[in-house]
Order: sequence, then structure tokens, then C-alpha cells
Amino acid sequence: MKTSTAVPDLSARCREKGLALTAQRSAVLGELAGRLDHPTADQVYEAVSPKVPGLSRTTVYRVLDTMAKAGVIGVVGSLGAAMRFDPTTGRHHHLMCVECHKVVDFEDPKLDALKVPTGTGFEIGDYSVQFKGTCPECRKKSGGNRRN
Amino acid sequence: MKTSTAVPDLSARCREKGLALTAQRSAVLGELAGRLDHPTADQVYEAVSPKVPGLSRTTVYRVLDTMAKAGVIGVVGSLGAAMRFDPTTGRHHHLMCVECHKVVDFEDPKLDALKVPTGTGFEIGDYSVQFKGTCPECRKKSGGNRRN
DNA sequence: TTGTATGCAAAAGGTTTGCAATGAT
DNA sequence: ATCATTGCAAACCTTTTGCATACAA
Repeated sequence: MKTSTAVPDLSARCREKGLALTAQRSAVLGELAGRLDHPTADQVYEAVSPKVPGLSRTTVYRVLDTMAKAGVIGVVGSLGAAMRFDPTTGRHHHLMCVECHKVVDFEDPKLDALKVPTGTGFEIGDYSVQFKGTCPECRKKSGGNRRN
Repeated sequence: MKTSTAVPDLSARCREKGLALTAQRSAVLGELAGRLDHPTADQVYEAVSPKVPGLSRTTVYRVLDTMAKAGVIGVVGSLGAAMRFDPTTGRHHHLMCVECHKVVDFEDPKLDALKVPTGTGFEIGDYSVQFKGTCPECRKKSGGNRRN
């Protein structure tokens, strides 16, 4: 039988990316690797802080940001900080620009008919597919990072 | 031919939900209905403010929140304010609790093979499916709204 | 040694709240 | 008349930044 996803060795990945492995980074990555939930930066800080005397909240934010940008870890959602509103309430999907955070609707009947998971304990109301990439404008000005 | 989604009459929906239709609400909903992007609360405020003298930023936040909770409008992403991190970097999907914002991984090979949209101008890197619902814990304590 | 990473403190968003006044039904 | 909604100011939470110090390679 195939066990569920093994705990990833994030510290190793960190090294592979050529990033220095400090005590703080090791602790933050070690904490994240062992968690099934998807903690916020503050939750990571609260968990790691007791184990690393003097650890700064700022450092946790910076480590998580650095690791996410290097692809060592992932982020859930990946919109900017601000909440975005949508006049459409029906099922539809989104193209999201990872550069400028632009969000564009995408409709596709095929995607509207996915099988909703059962036996998870969750009562699923709806779903949507998020396609993450780079929008036309940001592709042009390659280094474009104006926020939208 | 079928034209793309028509501009929704959000004010009508507001009435249907039994919510008072004030000048401010009407202006906010009117603005949102006409936009294809997915504006932040602040962007809505900037757009509506000139048309409604004395309009408060607070009110815009409150109107959007109220309407979203009533189902008159939608929100993109629907996580809480805080960013969440994930040790997993490969393609996988999420069950998200709309009550407590808990996020649980969900893996399904079928969902890993969706057709990525083309001809959108976007350069798509990856995607994930977000299933939104209520988690087992929040279902029990029906009114449960502790944040996770 | 040399550049990167950390800590502190302070600032910068983004959003929420208490309370009195205003307004919709 | 009555309760919901608004505006203001202030608080709150999350995240980012400047700068001097400490540390990994």
C-alpha cells in the first residue's frame, strides 16, 4: 500500500537552492514540514519561537517569503493581501497573475462538472479552479511587478 | 449567439435578501456590477467616493462584507486575511472551511489532469482546485466560527 | 572575509470596532 | 417609531522596511 505523502525534507531543498541554512530557517522549515494544516506566518512563529530563543517574528515572515519565492514551499491562495470582490456568484473559475495579482474570470462548462469529493467530512458548497500564471501585460514588461 | 455573462442586478438581489437598499449600498453594488476586474474594497471606495459625497471607507468595507455574507456578491479566494503556507509544492488541491478558514489538502489524480486554458494571453504555470465548504468541527458546533 | 540573514523598532497596508447620529421602512 | 445603517476615529492584525549587528560559507 502507498502511504500518504511523506514529510518533505525542506532543509535539503533549501540547500539545493543555494540558500544558507541558518538555525532559524531550519526551525521554521522543520515546523512547516511536520504540519498538515496550512499555518499562517504567525502560527509558525508561535510554534517555533519557544524552541529558538530570541527568534524574531520578522525573521519568520522573511524566511517564509524567501522560501516561497524560491519554490521550497508553497502558499495557499496566493492572492495579494487585500480581499477581492466579485459580482458573479455562480460557479466560475479564475486566472490569477502571480506578478500583479490581477484576477480574470474564466468560464468552462467542463470545469463546472468536476466530481466533488465525498467522505472527507466536509460539506462542500461549491468549488472553483484557480489557474496561476503571468498575465499578458506582465509578460511584456517582463520584470513588471506593478500591483493591480 | 450567446453573449457573455450579463451585468447582474445586484441591487435587486439585495432587496430580495431583505437588506435595506441605501444610497451607499446602491452605489457600491452598482460599481461592482459594472466591473470585470475583481476590485479590492479600497478600489471600490476610490471609484464610488466621488459619486457619493461623504461616503466613508468603513461603509464600503461593511457593505461588501454584508453583501458577501448574504450571498449577493462573491469573494475571490475566500481565505482569511492571513497568508497560509504549505510544505507541499507539487500540484494538489484544497478543501477550505468557510467558517474557520481551515485548509486541508486533497489529492486526486483526476484533478491533476485538467486541461489548462489556452488563448487567454496568460502563461499558466499551475492550477489548483479549491473546494469551499464547512469542516467537520464547524458542522458540529453549528454556529462555530472560531478562526483557525 | 564577504555577502547574506537576523533583530529591533517603526511604518505601512488592510480591516474591524465602539459609539453617536442618521436614515429606511 | 424602530431598528438597521452610516461616519468618524481609533484600534487591530498582518506584513514590510531601514538600519546596524551577527553569522554561514
